[in-house]
Amino acid sequence: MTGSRPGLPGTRNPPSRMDSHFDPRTIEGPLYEQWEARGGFAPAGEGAPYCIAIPPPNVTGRLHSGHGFQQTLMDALIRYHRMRGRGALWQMGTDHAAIATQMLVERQLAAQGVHPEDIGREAFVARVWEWYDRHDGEIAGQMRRMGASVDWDRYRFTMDEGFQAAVREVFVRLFDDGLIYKKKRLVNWDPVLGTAVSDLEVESEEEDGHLWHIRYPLLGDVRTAAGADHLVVATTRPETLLGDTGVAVHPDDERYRGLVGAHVLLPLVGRELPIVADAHVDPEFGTGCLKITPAHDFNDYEVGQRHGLAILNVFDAGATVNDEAPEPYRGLDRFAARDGVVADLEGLGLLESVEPHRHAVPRGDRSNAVLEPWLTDQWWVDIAPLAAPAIAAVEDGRIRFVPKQFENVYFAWMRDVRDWCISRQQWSGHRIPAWYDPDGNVHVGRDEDEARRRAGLDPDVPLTQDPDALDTWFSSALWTFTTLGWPERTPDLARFHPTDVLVTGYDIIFFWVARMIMMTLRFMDEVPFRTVYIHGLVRDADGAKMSKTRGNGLDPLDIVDGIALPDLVAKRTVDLPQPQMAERIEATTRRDFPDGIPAYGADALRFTYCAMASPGRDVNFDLSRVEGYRNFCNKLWNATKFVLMNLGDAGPGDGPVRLSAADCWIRSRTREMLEAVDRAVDTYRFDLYANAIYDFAWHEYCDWYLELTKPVLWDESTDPASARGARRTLLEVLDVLLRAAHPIMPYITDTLWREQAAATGGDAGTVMLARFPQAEDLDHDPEATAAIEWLKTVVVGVRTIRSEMGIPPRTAITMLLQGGDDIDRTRLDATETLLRRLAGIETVDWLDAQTEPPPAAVHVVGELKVLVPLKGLIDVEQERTRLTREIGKSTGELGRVQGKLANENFVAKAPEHIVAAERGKAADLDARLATLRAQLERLDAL
RNA sequence: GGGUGUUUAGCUCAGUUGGGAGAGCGACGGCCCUACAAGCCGUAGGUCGCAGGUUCAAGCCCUGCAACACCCACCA
Repeated sequence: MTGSRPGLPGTRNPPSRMDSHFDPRTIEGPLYEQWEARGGFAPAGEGAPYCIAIPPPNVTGRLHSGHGFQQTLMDALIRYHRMRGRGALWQMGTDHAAIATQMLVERQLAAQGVHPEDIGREAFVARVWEWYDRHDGEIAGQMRRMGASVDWDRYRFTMDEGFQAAVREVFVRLFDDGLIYKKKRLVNWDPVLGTAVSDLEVESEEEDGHLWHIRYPLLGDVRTAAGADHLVVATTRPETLLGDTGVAVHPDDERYRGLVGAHVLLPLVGRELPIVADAHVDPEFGTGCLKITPAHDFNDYEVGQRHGLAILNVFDAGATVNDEAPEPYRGLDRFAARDGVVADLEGLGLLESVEPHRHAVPRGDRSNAVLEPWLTDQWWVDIAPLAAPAIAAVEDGRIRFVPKQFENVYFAWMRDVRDWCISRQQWSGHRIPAWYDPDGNVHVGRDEDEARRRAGLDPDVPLTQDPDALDTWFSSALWTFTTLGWPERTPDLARFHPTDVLVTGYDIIFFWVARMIMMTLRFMDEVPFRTVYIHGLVRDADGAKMSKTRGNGLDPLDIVDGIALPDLVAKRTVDLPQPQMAERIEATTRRDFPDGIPAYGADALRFTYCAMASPGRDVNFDLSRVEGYRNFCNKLWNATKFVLMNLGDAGPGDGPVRLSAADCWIRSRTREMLEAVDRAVDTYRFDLYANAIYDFAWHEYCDWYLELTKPVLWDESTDPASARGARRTLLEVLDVLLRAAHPIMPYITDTLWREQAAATGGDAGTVMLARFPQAEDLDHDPEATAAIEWLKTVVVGVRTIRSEMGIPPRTAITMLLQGGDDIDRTRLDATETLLRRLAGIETVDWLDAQTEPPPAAVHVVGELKVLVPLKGLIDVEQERTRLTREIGKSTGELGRVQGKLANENFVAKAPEHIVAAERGKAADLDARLATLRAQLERLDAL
């Protein structure tokens, strides 16, 4: 049971006395520093590499519960594999979050009354870097407090020099391969941020709006089938009328037969618009006439392309009306323009009707601004050639998703993925490595010199770099291999890539996971990771998404270290996106946390995260769970205290060792616990892992085994070999338990493990670098297990009688046994002292079968009757009630079993062992009922 | 419109190849017993969303339906 590798020397001396409660704050603080100072987080040893690249948090933010959750799972995996001897690397880093940072710095400047243009690009970028530097330490501090064993020496940042080189390299190579191109087309434009965004950054929500029906007068001598001299179009965005260049109807629509090729007059503008026929039009919707605004609607753009319609852009970058529109509307914001257009149409009698209409409105995920389809020049990645190999990698199993259903999500998106708009009209982020000569020709290169060389341009030709920056996810996509040194061929890259598993949420499968797979296959010619473990999102106790806006978020550190109510309220209501929410947030916060949050400690929080990580489910985070697991930490603390107290001065002691049935039983159960743990980790079942530890530690080791050792250890007549057996087993199982639990709860396990190790005289360093316990280290002992299970049944039976009869726990009782077989007698012999103590029994007597027992309460174990004589202790009526209830239960059960056995098909077709089991059950119930009924009769005779 | 997930005790959730429905929290009753009241002992509570089907046997497999959640695409 040794086998720990040489590790860090322990620095704590075991205290002479352990407090009755553990205090997470005093034990957790110093430990992390020790782990880190001794280099415990760097991959060590000759074992096979094991690597996880952290999903880089945004450098500017604080970590929220989602990070805490995700990082706990990763740390558990890393610590587990490190203890199993793998060269474990948890690659740390942060992301530059271009758009988010741009917004924050702009807001900071705005507070000083400064516009970015006032200070210029260079100064702005300098500010951005200041921002990065200022916030960098915050995340690190949070992660250290949570116990995250990342390798800080390999820290990377998606804007560091290596990343800048990698990004340029990738850009140039994709450009050279024709997979990056620049093109003018309709993009999703954020008029507030003033930049293009990708499809993924569009969030469409249903909102209440209107459907305006507008008359477009027909030109010339044509009429609709109904005889009208105008067409009626329906639109949710009347202001785009200013950019209309056509009207479309369905080719088969009888109402407008013959009008195709004719023209209408665009109201307010006076432009002649052709009527075209296009199958895109749904004749069922509205009037079946569709106004076409190719410059401001994706579908209209397609229709316009098919019919050669003009593209007329009527908005500028801020979505105000430009000079292409008639004079009265110029300079109006799009919403003001809408009001103006509607009012003017009404004045002209061309507004036929307005009806309420619910429809999806696209908004930017960052700014929440209504996005505008806008015609601009942007850089794009041609995705199809990258997607095909990325699909294949998952299809053929080189990458697997856990849970598997997320593969379908991935496939569905990848098989229909559109080109990726990667340019952003912002200063923050990786600047696009492209330069323009005075003629407007574009030249791409790793730097300006290279661009010039490649283009064969003279040094005196002035070049201007493209002002745009890249989508943040462009550099994120290079994460697994660039953090390990690419484009250099470093030893780390060779050793740790592909990484083993990516742990991330389903919300960024498209943003990040898919793009990493595509880019990594392209540039490394191998997968970025073999497994993608997808976890759920953390929600509040009511299942609502945690967000700043809702003010229901929890900082993991506030759970770890605690927070007073006023501080929590202040934290949740400061810098709100919607300040009017403050009052409500304060009220709910005061309701949910009337006393603030106590310091539960990192271990309790980590344990909670693991226990709640059921596959494919979101996590409704509930503090009462944390409290329960904090209590579990205390349980471990006190169990260790008990073990150390009972070692005596001699420690486990030398000499012959005799293991009792209880010792063998708990060793068997320990083995089974370890098997369950390994199974759980292999299948990423963190919840089952946590439960296996919890159930074993609390309900077997503490509730039963510790109690079972008391009679042995506290009885001076116990032979020394048996006492040694108990002491050794107490210690060894504790040691195994602490090592097995360490990946989930590193602080308390290390603290207790050092105490435990010191008690055995060894200086074993830290449990973090100890060997993970193996199931094979422990023996399986079915006979001892059966004996102890027998004992537990008898004890519980007596306790139940006691409790239901109202016999106080301290009142010693007599127990009589009757019936049963040799096995029962053997088991009693082996466990009698244990039985007496656990059930509070003074004397145990066997009655032979013929003897009429005294009036007694009875508990039946198979053939064995456990009797507690009444003798003034027991109320006859109560016992009668109890027996009647027991008889009722058993009768019902027997009925079910007999029903089964009476079924010929069951007996004929069910497997033999199942049938035999049912027969055995029926026999047991029969005997049990006979006993119970006889007992009831005896009571009646009293 | 397409897709995914969920539905099990009052609440939050486990339940592995089909074979006697579980845990935590909460509730109720009893206990300060020399590890732990952040504890110990015991008890109650479920038509496993609904309806069919397969099977000797269904919480689990199949079909349909319902409710809720989410993802994708969107009819202006």
